[in-house]
Amino acid sequence: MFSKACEYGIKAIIYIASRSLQDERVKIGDIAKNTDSPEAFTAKVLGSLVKQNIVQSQTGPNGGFYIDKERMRKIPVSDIVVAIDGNSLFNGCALGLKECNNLKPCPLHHKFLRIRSNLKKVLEETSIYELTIGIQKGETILAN
Amino acid sequence: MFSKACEYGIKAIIYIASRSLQDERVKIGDIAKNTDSPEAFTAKVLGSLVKQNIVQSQTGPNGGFYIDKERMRKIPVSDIVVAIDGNSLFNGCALGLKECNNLKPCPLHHKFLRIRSNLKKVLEETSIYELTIGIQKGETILAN
DNA sequence: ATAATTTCGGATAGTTTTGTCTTAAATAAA
DNA sequence: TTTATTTAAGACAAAACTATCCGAAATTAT
Repeated sequence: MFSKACEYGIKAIIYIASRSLQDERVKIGDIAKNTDSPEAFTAKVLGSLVKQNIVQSQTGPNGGFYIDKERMRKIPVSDIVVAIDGNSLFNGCALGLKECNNLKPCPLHHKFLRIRSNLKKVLEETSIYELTIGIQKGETILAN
Repeated sequence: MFSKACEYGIKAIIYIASRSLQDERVKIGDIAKNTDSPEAFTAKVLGSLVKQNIVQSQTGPNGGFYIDKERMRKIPVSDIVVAIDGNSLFNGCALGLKECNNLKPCPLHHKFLRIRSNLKKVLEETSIYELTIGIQKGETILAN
């Protein structure tokens, strides 16, 4: 469903957000450990998300990654997915046809229209903040 | 969503089925052309599906691939997906956690439970035959 | 039998994704 | 100002996925 890069990205953002709620910055090593993700690869993914203004970072001692408390309420998970994987998950044809639409649909087109729009809706309605709360309460986990 | 192998596999099966409705066997070159798929790769995918008894084949002159008219009504698309991509699409954790369940869920677990079971249900309820009818009627396409 | 046709199966090659390493740049503290 | 810390960025490596090629096996037709 999601690429590995995207999985790491989402987990990292949630972890960063959970620490940002306590006004703490997080170092990449810390993120990697707590999300059970490869450090250097996750760093690369986060670098891209920093460029795209989804998360913020600071170099130097006491630096690290953080995310605005306001922003984490506004940013939906779908933004992270699109930032990393693009929007083919939401738009692309299930069978890989270059053109696939209501006029010239692939055999699965109509069935997937619902599934995809539902998936999109769910991810658009879910904010980083919402997911972070679950972590804070200990109801959900990022690694096992 | 699906791997390329799976996309080719599904398209190939639908094309084979549409020809099998007219009691014709189809050669791999014919399949590749009409599904806009790479021939050798599709052949390999079909080889696997033959082994798993989803489609049948015959070597030699006038040979080719075909699928029983009865079977195409019974076999759901989900069987093809599982045969090629496994069932991680239906069962796997959205964030890649090894263990992710109701007791120890990832942050997206509950949201994806619905999406996944819906996706699974749709693919289980859709037979090869059903998709083939759309092709026959010219309502849907396998290549453009 | 022989020849032609077609799938089967294994080897090989290319491309993308995933992952690592190393150096540079930025920042803060001493 | 110097040093330590941390992200940034690019090169490099490994693995997975996609794709091709070729000879073997099976089947049919001549």
